[in-house]
Amino acid sequence: MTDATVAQNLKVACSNCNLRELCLPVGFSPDDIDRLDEIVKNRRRVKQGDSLFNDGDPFTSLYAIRTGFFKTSVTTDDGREQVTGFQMAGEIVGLDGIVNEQHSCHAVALEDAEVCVMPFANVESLSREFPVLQRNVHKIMSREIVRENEVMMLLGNMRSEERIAAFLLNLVQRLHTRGFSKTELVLRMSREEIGSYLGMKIETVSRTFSKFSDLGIIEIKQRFVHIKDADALKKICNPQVC
Amino acid sequence: MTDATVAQNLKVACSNCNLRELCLPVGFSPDDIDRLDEIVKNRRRVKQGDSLFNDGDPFTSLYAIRTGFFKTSVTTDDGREQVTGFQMAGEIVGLDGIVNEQHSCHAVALEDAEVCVMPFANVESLSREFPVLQRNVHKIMSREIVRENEVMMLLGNMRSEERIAAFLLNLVQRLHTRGFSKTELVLRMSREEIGSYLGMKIETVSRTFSKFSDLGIIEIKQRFVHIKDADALKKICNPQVC
DNA sequence: CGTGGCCTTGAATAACCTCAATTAAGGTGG
DNA sequence: CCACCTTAATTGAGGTTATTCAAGGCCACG
Repeated sequence: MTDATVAQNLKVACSNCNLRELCLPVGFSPDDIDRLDEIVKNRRRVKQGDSLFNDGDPFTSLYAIRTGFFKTSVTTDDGREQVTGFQMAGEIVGLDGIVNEQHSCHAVALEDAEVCVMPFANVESLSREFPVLQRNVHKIMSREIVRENEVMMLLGNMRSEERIAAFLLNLVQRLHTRGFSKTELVLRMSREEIGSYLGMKIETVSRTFSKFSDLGIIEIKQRFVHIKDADALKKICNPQVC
Repeated sequence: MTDATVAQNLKVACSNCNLRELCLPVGFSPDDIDRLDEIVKNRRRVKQGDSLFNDGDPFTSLYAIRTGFFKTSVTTDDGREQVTGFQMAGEIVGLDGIVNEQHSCHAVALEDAEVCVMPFANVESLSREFPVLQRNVHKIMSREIVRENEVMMLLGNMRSEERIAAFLLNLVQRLHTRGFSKTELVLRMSREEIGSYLGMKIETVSRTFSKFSDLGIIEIKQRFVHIKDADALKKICNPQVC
């Protein structure tokens, strides 16, 4: 269950990156694939708890996560934090910075992480050259918009049990795509961060986990979760099926 | 307060569109500006209550709103609707469709509307040719991501009075950008749609409006709103100032 | 072995929702 | 033009959900 399987020794090159199919387009011609390596300037390590970027930082680059786990969040003037997402290997952060040429959210590593730094100027110039890359960039941004639409549904329409169920299913599904278990996961974030993301207080998060545990739907011990009855979780998300 | 001032007789051409500075990049060279007109294939009228596109429709185009007012929404399997945004002249809808080549939300006209149909293939090919247009497309998508981050803050962290206050300020600010009043507006959406967007029930929306009215912050008669004390609304959004 | 951070649990409270009744507005047909 | 009908919005009373406040437990770490 560690990410050690993903973290391997690789030079800074997309062409032989094991995450390429997650963060870059498929169908690149063999002749052009070397050009793709220009997109990444360098790698950057971020220690657990450190920021990749902060609200207000000038925007220069997008970041592709190689290893580790991030949260992004926005903050109000009066200090309230809203976690806007959790990102794992193969996902892209930093898109918020494009519009005003400065970031409007924070990105913090929830475990030691490594990212590929992609200067946005490189992304744009290569995109003009390679339509398949251009399309990929557009898809990544569109995917983020669609994801946020789903979160709005979660926050606006669902009750706390539905939110937690949807959250767990989403996490485990994404981990499964990356070769991890379909039924077991380790939460990289605190209850507080889960609550912030899902619009609930830490106590409500805890109570909901306990309830699912009592019902035999999950086993939970600290940050380790075993999903014993995924169908039950799905039913909680889609109550009309009952 | 009608949109008649905005709706004028114009041929299908961005180069002389009075909304150009809202939806297209500035700084286009005079030589190239005619090429820009290629981006719009045609115009399309959408009657009040009709869909511009539906969840599941194949994605072909982005739409720039010329006149009228739209809502976008997503729906769960069990029929719950979450309004994800309200869009007015100069704003772009359809970005959700890029990632899966089909739309994942509905766009419905809340009043008779006209949109410029921009086939996405045109957008992409012209973007490769004109970096300033490419940058503009990226900014539009990034802006939408940032906007949704703000909505997540609204839904996840704010109480109902704050949501309504933020909603009114946001609407009137956008209308003001378009030459309308800073203090008066007509709500194009029902209480139900406001509630769906803000994650509250219709009764709570209504009560909150009534409360603001009783406090002398706004005057409200059906869908007409007069903001009498914008500072009070701002204070409600940012309680730390008190 | 003690300390601090994170998590859990309980009881009381507040916010919002549900249900129900009433009022207001807009549209239709006589 | 008015009466009627339908839909939208408001208001009240009571219930539910989630929050707040408070106490205690569990680990990890020095």
